[in-house]
Amino acid sequence: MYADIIIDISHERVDRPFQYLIPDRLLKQITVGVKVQVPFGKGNTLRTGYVVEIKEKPEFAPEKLKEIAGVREESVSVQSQLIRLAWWMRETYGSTMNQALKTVLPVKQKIKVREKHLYCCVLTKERLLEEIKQAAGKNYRARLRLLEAFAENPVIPEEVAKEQLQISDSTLRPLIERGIVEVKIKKKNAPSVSAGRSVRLNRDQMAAADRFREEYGAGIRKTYLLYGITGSGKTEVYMEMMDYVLSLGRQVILLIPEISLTYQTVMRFYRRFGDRIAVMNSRLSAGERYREWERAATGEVSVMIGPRSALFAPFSNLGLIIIDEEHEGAYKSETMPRYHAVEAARQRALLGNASLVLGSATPSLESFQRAESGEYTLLRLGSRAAAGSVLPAVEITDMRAEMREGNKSVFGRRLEALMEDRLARREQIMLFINRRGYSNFISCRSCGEAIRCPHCDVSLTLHGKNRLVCHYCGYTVPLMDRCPSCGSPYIAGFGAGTQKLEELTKSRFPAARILRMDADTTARKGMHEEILAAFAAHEADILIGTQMIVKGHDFADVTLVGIMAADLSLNTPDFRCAERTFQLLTQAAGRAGRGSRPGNVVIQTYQPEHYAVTAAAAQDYDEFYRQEIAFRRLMQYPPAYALSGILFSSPEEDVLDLCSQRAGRLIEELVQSEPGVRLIGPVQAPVYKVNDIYRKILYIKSKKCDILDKIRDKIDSLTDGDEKFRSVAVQYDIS
DNA sequence: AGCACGCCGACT
DNA sequence: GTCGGCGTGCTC
Repeated sequence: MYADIIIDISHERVDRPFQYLIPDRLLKQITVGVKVQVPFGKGNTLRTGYVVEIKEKPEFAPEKLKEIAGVREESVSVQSQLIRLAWWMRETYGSTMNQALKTVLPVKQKIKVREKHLYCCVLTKERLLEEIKQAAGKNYRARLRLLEAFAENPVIPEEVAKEQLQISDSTLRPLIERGIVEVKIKKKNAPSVSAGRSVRLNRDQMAAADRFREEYGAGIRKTYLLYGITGSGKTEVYMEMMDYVLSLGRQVILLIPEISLTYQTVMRFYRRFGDRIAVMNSRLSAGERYREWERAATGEVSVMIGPRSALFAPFSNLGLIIIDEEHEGAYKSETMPRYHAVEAARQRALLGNASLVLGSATPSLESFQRAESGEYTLLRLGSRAAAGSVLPAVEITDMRAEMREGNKSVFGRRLEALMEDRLARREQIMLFINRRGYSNFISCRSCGEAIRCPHCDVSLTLHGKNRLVCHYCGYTVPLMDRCPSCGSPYIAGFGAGTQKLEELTKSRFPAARILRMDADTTARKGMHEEILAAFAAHEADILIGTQMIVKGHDFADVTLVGIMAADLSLNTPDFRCAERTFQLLTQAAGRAGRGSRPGNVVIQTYQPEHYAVTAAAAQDYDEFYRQEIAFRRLMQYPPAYALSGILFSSPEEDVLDLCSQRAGRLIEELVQSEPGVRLIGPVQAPVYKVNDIYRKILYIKSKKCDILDKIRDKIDSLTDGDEKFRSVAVQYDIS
């Protein structure tokens, strides 16, 4: 037997597996993740390494192989745990061990040792604002952030300032020179930002936190589903749980969807836990990422906050993993291994004897079903946390009726009336539309053809007045004046996107100040925060945006939310579209009435009777769940059934056809004896062609998911065994 | 990262 | 003639 081993040397040049012979006497002890001693290099010096894979056949000249010298069986190290997690990912998601290892262990990086600084404010809030106004001039983004930062916390660690606030030295320098802001060099172990006290909890929050503490204290480790309606204060409950686990000397990982990893969120945790926390985000460079990773490994911090990759923080005594907004699609990785953070977190919690808490106002069907079956423990928060804040009144407008009665505007009469009212009262409005761009696609009225991207099998989207853009590959062409397939001059756009809505709103409410937020207006770094800060500062009356405006931001003065076309996401060819629509509508509706004034929500739709719409309007998750789970069972979709997709892709269409057909037949043979397994396809992928590569999918529905292993072996031997299929790439996707 | 091999200057 | 400078290059 042979073992692939990675050597524990801090350098990227040797950050790859080396193969060794396993001597008979060690056969029993050697498994994936075990720490071993191996002779390495010219001098055969003994070095520590980790077994990452075990093989029956050597993959290197056998005469050059050395033997493993011995096993170092100390306490199970984090490294071992993470390597075992990588192994589990390989098994579950069908990636290579290399891909799995790369996601779990960061590439070792040379790190420049940098002195840590703290920014220190020495003036009052009012005085500081005045000074910053002069120093920052018209740069209101920096102004606002600095003010908020110092007002809330007179001492900020440099990494927070740089990464979350994006304060540049040039803004800060004039303030430093005049003695308004001090920069201190942080000494090792100096307690600089101290932890704050806890806030008062309401009854539901207390009950949830108590239950967790009680069970955790009794040594019970399990998965909890913290289900709390929008605004019910899940974050405070997380903090109580974190506090408790930290007090036992164990560490905590908090996963947050990238989009809600804002300065405000981070600052809340800083205020409570001081500088015991490290923050990961996608803006960090490889080196900075590695530095955060090291801070976790050395015990400098005990809380890691970040998007799904933060799950792999190397805490040696991990006690708790929390996943906020557990239903978010962002927790599913789009690159190999295509792991789901919730599943991977369960595995990591299992390996490290930690508990897992999943939080959401709109739990995924998977999680809620597990809570119902008793696999997870359900913790409910039933009322809004802020004093005096109540759920908004939600109304549904049937846009078909509006049309019949002669209203051709995008605004239903009810929404229009409410908007006028709010503008008159100087209260704020959010308009939510689930589509970006000026209009969604351009088609020919003569031949009916939509104008498509020549590289990807999707229609192009009109941006601005005369630019067509492909949302998959970025291909851009000017808008033509004749249909490319039949030459007719009658081509036109359908539907309304954010840009179009902005125009219509401007012409209907000319006096209103409008901000638009979507993927286009936030392309530049930091724009996201800038727009939100401007809206929070009442620099606009109406905020128009896509789903990014509904994620977790509290605007106390927003008393009206309009959802322009609730059913746009209801008709996508995907079995989860009702779930996504319900989540989006519920979250959007939850934006209204966060402060003391009651809010209104108007949902405009062409399908007013659909249960995703009615249940969201009633803020009734249980009713939605009841209907949706029945649909999933009937149609044999997850979570009732396991669904696996095998995606074949190749630039050669005929090779792809042959390969996917043959794979289909192989699987058919394999599953004939298995009851309750159904094979669908191969069919063209929803987007058949991307970047000139064709894609076909085979779907397998089954009661259990363990047949996937056998299938994977068969497919691997098919694609590896035949020279013809060289160009075919295979990806597995389980849902 | 470590350690060897390797081809040029001042020393027992 | 040899000891040693650290410049490439490999490590199962």
